[in-house]
Amino acid sequence: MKTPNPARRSEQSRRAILSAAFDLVAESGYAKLTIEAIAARAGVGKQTIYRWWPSKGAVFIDAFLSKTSDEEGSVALPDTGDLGADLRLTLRAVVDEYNDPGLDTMTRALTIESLGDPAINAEITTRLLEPHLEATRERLRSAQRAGQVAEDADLSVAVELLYGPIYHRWMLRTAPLTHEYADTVVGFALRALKAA
Amino acid sequence: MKTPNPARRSEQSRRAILSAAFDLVAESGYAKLTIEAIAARAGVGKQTIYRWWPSKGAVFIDAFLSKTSDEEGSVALPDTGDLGADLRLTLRAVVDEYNDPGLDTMTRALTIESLGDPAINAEITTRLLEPHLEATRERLRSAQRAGQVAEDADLSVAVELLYGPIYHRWMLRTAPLTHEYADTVVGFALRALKAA
Amino acid sequence: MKTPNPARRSEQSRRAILSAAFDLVAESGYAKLTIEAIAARAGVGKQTIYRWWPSKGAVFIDAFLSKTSDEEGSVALPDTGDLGADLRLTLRAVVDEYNDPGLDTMTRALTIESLGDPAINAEITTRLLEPHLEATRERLRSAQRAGQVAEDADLSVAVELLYGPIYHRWMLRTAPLTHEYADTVVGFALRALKAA
Amino acid sequence: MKTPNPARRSEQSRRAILSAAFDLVAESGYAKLTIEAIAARAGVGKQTIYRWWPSKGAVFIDAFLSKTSDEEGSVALPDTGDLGADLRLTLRAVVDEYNDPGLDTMTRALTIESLGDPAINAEITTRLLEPHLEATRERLRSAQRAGQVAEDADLSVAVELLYGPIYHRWMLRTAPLTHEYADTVVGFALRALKAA
DNA sequence: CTATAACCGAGACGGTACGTCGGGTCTTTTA
DNA sequence: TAAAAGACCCGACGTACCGTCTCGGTTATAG
Repeated sequence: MKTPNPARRSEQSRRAILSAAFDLVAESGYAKLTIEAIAARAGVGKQTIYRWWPSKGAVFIDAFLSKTSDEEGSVALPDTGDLGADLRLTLRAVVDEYNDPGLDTMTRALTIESLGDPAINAEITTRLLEPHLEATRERLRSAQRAGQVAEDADLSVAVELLYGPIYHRWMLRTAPLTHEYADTVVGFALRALKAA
Repeated sequence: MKTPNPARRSEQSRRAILSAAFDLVAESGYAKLTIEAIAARAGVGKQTIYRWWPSKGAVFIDAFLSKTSDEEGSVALPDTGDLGADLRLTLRAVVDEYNDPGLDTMTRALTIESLGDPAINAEITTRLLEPHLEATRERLRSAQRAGQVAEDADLSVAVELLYGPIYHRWMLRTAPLTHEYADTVVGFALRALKAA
Repeated sequence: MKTPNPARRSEQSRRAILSAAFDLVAESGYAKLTIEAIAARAGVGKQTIYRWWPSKGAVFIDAFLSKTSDEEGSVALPDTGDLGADLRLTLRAVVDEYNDPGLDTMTRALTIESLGDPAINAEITTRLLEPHLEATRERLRSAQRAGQVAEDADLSVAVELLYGPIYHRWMLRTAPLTHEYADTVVGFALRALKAA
Repeated sequence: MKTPNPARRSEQSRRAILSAAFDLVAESGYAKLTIEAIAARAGVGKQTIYRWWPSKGAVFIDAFLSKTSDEEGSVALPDTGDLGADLRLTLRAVVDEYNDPGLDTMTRALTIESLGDPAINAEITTRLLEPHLEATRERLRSAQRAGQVAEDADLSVAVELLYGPIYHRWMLRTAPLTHEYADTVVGFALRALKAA
């Protein structure tokens, strides 16, 4: 087993590969993504891909993450003091993201990869999902301090009360995801969480 | 376009194909499932598969459904009058199913197929998911009549309040699925839904 | 190891493959011959080649043999009674063949294959070379009966006395192959073989 | 086009490369020889090989020649006055060389290279073959002076009368190469060449 | 009670993509 | 500034499956 020397890695090729992978998925969907197509589009030898990534899934995840890492960091929820308003704003934004055809394609591709490999799942969860959940938890903690949320409420479950229904509806396509739906979910959650 | 005559279809081959598909997924995972392997294992010509199914995903779904169709029908929730107890019982059972390694593998395979093709998604949703959701809705309706649930509560959202968090946690593997978790979810849901 | 069923073999593909292989060698030389190019030129899947031949060398030999098998059979030497004249005619013809650029390319390609694999060497020797040697031996036997060749002469060596020098000069390119050269070789051979 | 400065060439690397090339052919045959393997075995960068040799064939030829150049020079045939005895001795030695498995492998490898490239062929012929032919011609010239060989005999052809049959039999593997065979060839040649 | 059409097992076919090997070039670091 | 190291682009390798297409052979209605 040869372990290549990262110091000699071509930054230009790396970028071209990630770009190509991302664009190809956007154009034709993840199911039709092939290593050969990535290499061809990137103007790169296949070996250069195999040298640095174990699978096309890994390439795509890197591609996705490097596209989104720019906006990372600013995941804090608004905190106006009005918990309901803040959550409605947040969940409406989430709904909008799920409804964006481009993001929808990408997220479903990511999900397929996650399903097949727990390691990839952990990677994605840690880097993409967890920050958002933590930000939401933080907002709820703030509300807890303000006495708007029961002191003994399990906030890890609370965030799932908010995102779970939306995720369920998006994944299983049981019904359209609308702003009204987001509002309804927030309404239920507030009643479930509010101090007695 | 040839439309084969279902009357002449070999029941023996059909069964062998579904059996082979199911077993192969159980043994090596859905990602490694191939039409050729199914045909070989079933002692069947490839054409016989292509004649009756449009894709390997369709074969697998049929295989899965025919395995589970035996227990179908009895999807009604218990109705003891104690809504909380009935829901806890139900959600604990759901959690147990998700924790079963065999079912976990199969359900994730099914999910991969759903993600790639909305038609398959619809099929699965209609045949597997919807009956359970409807049964749950029916139990909530009964509770509504008994005044335990607010009259104006949207029951379609209500069921997602119950199943969404569990689904979210199972899919994204953010934390273990336990009976306590099921109980907590039910607790939140009851508070959210109860009549004012 | 799967042994394919020759009864189902596509005669059309077989011919297209042999034709393509032959033409490609004629155009670009044996060193540049690839299985992929043969498949592409023949309009055939690579697997169809790998199914029926173990290597590109084997394909090429088949191609060469099928091109030349038409004229096979008529390998008898002339027998006018004048041994010298008959041999001169024959060796001049051999020299002409070696001097033909197309045949030269093909024969050198064949030789490269022979050198690498004794099995291929045996195949080529038996099917192409041996008939000519035998025909020559037969002519010498006739001359022996006519008292023009020593009774105790070893005819197997005698034919090598005729073809060996020409082959040596062709292979090693030490000097041009001419009709005069052929005549000189025949002259020496006649003196070596003639009855005492 | 870079022309490297031979003065700065590393003699140690040169020797390691030739040694590696020679040994690799001895171990696995010429067909499996690769530049990468030579470089790895020699502990040398690939570029060092490409800098000084145009192809793997050139490397191998150099390797072969440097192995055999030690014994070069002493290519004169014995001249005891008995032409037959001297030639028999010489051709028996040639036969022994051809029968040596190590030399056989090397010589066939050399021949493959020669076939593909006339320039290499010329190089090999000039450096390895021609000296032997000339030595043999010289011995025949001596015999000519002694009246044992016809004055008008073409000695260039005469040597091919000796080596041609042996080369033919070795290359085409039509029959085993033995001392008796060498003697028979010499016998025929003497009759062909002797003064009238 | 055939005969004739369909499904069936088998598997060859033209293809696409795989993951690997090696070719020859180029760049970085060391001596 | 040659050499070692090795990443790079590229082309071909031989394999796995794809989905289509014949092949007999074996039912199972329809004349």
